[in-house]
Amino acid sequence: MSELGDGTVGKALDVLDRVASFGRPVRFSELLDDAPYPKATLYRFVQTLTNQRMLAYDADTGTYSPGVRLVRLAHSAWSQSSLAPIARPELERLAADVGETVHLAQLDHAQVLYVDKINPTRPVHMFSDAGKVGPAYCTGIGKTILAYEHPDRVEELIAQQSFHPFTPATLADANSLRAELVEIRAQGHGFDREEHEPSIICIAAPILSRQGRVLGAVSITATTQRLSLAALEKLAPRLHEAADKIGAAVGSWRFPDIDQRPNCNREDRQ
Amino acid sequence: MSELGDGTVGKALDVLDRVASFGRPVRFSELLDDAPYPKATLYRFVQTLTNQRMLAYDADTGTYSPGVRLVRLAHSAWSQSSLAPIARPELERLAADVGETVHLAQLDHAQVLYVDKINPTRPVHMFSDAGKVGPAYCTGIGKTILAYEHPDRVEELIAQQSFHPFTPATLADANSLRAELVEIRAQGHGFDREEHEPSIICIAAPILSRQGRVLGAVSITATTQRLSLAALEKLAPRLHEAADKIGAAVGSWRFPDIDQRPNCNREDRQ
DNA sequence: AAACTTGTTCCAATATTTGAAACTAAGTTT
DNA sequence: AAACTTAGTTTCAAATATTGGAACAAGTTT
Repeated sequence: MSELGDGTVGKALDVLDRVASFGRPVRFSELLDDAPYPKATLYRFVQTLTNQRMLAYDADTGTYSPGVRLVRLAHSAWSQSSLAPIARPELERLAADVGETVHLAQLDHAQVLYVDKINPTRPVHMFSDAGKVGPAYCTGIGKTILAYEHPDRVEELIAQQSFHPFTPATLADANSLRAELVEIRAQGHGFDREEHEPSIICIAAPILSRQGRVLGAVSITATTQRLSLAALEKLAPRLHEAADKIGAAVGSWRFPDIDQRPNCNREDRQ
Repeated sequence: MSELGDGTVGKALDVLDRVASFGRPVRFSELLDDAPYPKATLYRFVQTLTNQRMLAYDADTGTYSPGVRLVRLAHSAWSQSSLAPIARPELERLAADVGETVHLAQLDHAQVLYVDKINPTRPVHMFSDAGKVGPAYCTGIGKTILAYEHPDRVEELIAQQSFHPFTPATLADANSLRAELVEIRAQGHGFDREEHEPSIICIAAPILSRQGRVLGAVSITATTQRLSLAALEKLAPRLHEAADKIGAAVGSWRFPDIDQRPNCNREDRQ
């Protein structure tokens, strides 16, 4: 799950990942079954993480869940390291123009990490949408980012894909994926042809930095009931416009200045 | 900043907190000035954290920011450990009924951590709203949670408040705060009387578990231009109704069942 | 009441962390 | 251009924390 070999810290974070990936409060013994650590060792990790509020312990049920300290840290991560704050205005315009759901995602650990989403009809559900992860090899965003990654990196990333066949259309192996990546580079954007979920299709365009590094991707998602792939393709110019503007905004934004020093308390209303 | 004394892991997380609290990309040397670790030690921590994607390193500027792995972990934390997913429907009804901004927050490390927010007029900005922290001693939510905390805990928490005078109305010391907490318990809800920001007022009610433990608080926020404290007080019954319903929902929700095992990949659309 | 299951504590062997100091690589000043 | 900063990286023996087998509770089931 997590890159090991970073000593105690790496192992502790691995334990944290394991708890998070359960998706529900988990007992010590369940964790012990999965994790490659001796009982006493795992016990100490869980204690330390709980003490650090990276895990929350529910005494009533004897279960652990990811702790709220993570929410607070993620706020910083989202606003500083993700494309989301910069991309927001452009995403809103795009969503309004095309009238379909728009996603913004980056790559994290060979998976697609959604950092923002705008649905022109339904209200957005904060963390329940951002922070989600999905497979890279069978989503429009994932494949598009892969297509523009540095060649050295791509093979590494491909090796980490599971190629689980979610639908009949899911790409089955590394070679089909490689072929698709060539095609995506040729046309400048990628599609999801119901490869991850039946009836869900999308078109995605890469967000490139000034130096040409791929930072993430934007996508327009629709259902087959509402739109065809051909109809999505017609939105490509508008999608590219948005992606390019976001790329440009990132470039010109870095860096506002040697702004104020870290002050005692953040300005927050309530 | 962070509870130390958890060995290497605790120190590494402390470094992570320090980076996050800068609120902007930070250089190694800036970190070194602030942090109580020798250069080599801090260097290794930063390397490890970057390697673990808990920090992101920007080679162009030589700066570190909180990493996107946190966003992913926070998604789990938010959906499992926070009140937000359970409280959402009730918050939406409350916001619609009163037509003012509604906040949901919990206590984290003696500070108020906002986990959800609903603004009936403007769209909500995902992580930019959730994950924010604020002082406990001068916000309606903060004081209300303190008022219902276990007496043993309260003194600890009070000792951790900074009593920075944000406005003329900010409570100045522990004693004024203690007096206020008594009053809040007596009337069942707390107010923010422009104590944190001029012209921002609010009323907050505690969310109590079945066992009577305080889990968090809900608040209705307004500006003095739009509403008076007296007007806010008139909303108290509706606010309490919402808070009580959330408390009840938490109690009856735990726990759905011994649901399915952790599966290979989360279901996610794109 | 014996046999499990689950969680917690002990402690000596072991591996990791520690941090002063040395070093490299740029950038500045004299 | 030599001397002097400043920022970041590496080294290594000493100090320290981690490790994990095993023993110990405490509660459940047979």
